[in-house]
Amino acid sequence: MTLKAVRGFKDILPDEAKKRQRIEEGARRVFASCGLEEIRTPILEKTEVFARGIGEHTDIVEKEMYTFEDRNGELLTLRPEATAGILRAVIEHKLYNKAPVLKLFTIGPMFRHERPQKGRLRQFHQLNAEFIGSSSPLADADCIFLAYEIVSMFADSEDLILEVNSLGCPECRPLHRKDLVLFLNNNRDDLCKDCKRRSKTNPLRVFDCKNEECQQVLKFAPVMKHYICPECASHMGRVLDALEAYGIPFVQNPYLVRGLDYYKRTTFELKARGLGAQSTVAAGGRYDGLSQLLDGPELPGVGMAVGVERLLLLMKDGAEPKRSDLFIAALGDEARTEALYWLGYLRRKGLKVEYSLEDKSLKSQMKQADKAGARYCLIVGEKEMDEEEAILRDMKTREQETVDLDDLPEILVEKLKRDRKILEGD
RNA sequence: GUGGGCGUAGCUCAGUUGGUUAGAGCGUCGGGUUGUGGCCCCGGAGGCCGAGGGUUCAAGUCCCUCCGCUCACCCCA
Repeated sequence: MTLKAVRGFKDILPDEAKKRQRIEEGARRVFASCGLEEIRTPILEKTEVFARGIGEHTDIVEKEMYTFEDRNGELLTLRPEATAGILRAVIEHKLYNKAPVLKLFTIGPMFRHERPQKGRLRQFHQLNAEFIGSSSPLADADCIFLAYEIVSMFADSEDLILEVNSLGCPECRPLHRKDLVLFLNNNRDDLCKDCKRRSKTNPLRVFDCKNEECQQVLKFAPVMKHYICPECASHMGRVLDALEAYGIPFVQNPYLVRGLDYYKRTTFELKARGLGAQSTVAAGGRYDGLSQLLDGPELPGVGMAVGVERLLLLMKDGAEPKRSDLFIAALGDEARTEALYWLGYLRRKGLKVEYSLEDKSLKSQMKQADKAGARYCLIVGEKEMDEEEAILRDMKTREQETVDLDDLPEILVEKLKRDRKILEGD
């Protein structure tokens, strides 16, 4: 077989690239409207950044990272998520001294060695936002606002469900965890194999179990709600109030858990119908304390990520038709040379002008003009060259007129201006 | 890592109980006015039928192995 792209890595072909551009442009508008600035960090980081940031015992770090030694024997990793790298950059450049609160976004590829399936690739792309330096619940709400706004630009809001939860803090979370582990151990015999394993590795995950019997048992399990400290409770309350004020519908899900160790307090997932098993299109949460894990100062933070591929899955397809202002059909070498002059001239004026790279018959050039979605077609042959004129054809009305070559720019600009208001600066 | 489904032109797919030169639609290119697009008509190019092995006089069709894609578990955006 011929060479193929690596498993889980996909080529983004022109039609899809167009959709992604729309997503990115939309996201940038929303980010800007909330006052975020762009940051771009390297795709490659020292493995340590993720091992310490995300947590040694998470699935991501234990078995999903693209990690390798470079030629100097240094352990490097293709970023599996954005937050750890951004925080590393913030700490390294002491950005936190520039402003009390940093509002940053980034857009780019992430890498995780998982088994590909619907909505899950090994190279995937995220729209990422981070509020660093604020412990205000309003920052949490703004993050959720961003996720919700961006996703609902492209997806039917009927299909969206926002789930919110608080994981508590280092004060109250351990109490719940301890009791939960105790409970799970006492009911060990009634749990499925996976839950037995989970109760050791990541006890909160048992709540995700789809097994009926496990769910029966879990009905009586200790719930975080009863352990949450007053500070965390009030924080959560203020986040929810802010969401109400923003007019964003949500449900509370006390069992919502995150896969990364660094999350504290607020956590959320925006789920969508129609995505299959990977139903989360955006997610995020608060990560106070992550900075210290990376040797930084105490810096509270909250962030979110939108999965671009999953958003793509939610978008109605329907490629927009091609459009261009003019197609120049030239016949003969002399006419071609003349065409190049006009091509350069009109393109520099900002018009979209196309022509045939190959020496083709007029008929086939006309077909090409049609496919290019040309509004007008300029026909220049030997006859026209001799008279220093050309035929300008309106592709919509099929009307043609003979124009003097020197008048061509004015005539075209006039016509196109009338058509649409494309050419302000002219 | 584990399981299910599927691999036939660029794309979507037909291919009868194994039987001779493997088909269609769309797309692509050309022709129907030796200088005029869309619709229509005609024609061309394009397939080691995922790869390797086996059964058979005969394999796209049956069997085995591998590879790939896909969905799900797991996990997550």
